[in-house]
Amino acid sequence: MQAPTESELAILQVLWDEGPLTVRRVNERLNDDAERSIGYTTTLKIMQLMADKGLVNRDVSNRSHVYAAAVAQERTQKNLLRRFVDKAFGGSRTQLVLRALGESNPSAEELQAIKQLIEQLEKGKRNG
Amino acid sequence: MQAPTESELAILQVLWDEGPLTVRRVNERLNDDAERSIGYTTTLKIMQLMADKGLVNRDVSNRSHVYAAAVAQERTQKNLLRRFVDKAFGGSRTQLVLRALGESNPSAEELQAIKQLIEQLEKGKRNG
DNA sequence: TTGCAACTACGAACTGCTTCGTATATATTT
DNA sequence: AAATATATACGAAGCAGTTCGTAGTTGCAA
Repeated sequence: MQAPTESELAILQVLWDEGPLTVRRVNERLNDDAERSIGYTTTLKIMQLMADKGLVNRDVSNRSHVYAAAVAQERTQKNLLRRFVDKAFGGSRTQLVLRALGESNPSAEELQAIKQLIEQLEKGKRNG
Repeated sequence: MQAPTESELAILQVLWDEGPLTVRRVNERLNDDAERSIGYTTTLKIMQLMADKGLVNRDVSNRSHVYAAAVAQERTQKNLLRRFVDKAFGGSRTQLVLRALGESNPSAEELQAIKQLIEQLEKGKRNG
């Protein structure tokens, strides 16, 4: 899969959160929580390029085209993660995890979730 | 701090691993484990730009200048991590950790290290 | 039916990063 | 001393991503 760029990713986040939307809707969402306002045609252009790349599908049956994410959030994040780990942590996911936990201030619930996952992984290791 | 670009980061990795080096040495290391060979003057140029940005210091006392990393690995990785979490995980480090653990196939030792860190974090939470 | 509002399409400028050719200086070898 | 090898410096080209103006189209309202 072709990795989305930063602005493409921002658009995908919106589509993942809210489902299929028109360019105008997406543009509004992007400008909602942003300091800098982005032009409508800019968003349009990027979404057109995304359609070319296969990152989104578009429904052209109405005058306002409706765009939907064509790539899953999980798969995309895993992809980005792999690249990032290679670039910045020499490929060591564990190193990244340690760094991330050391810096964040995770809540008790978050720590619990991570512990559970680790137990599952250990269990899988013993059995499989 | 100014975030290093991808090629700057590759150069920093070499300097972090091996200490201060000349441009030639760095260029050799980069081409060691790479599929595509990179030109000497390319590496030189990037390292000069890095010096301008303050990412490396250079010792000019000899004809072959010797470059040393001017930013710590840990601090740089934390910085990159923060940006990446914002971009790809909506700012949630925990989400990233879960994704990373779910995908990697960590060894028992790695899981142990992570568990220990979590226990420390929980302890700190109870006491502080 | 004329005019206004909203949409898509497209070209082009601008930016940051990367890459390398070439010019020039400085050692080293013959 | 001349030739060769090895440095640095610098300009410029190329590429990807971003941004937006403008042209052209379509629907809607006056």
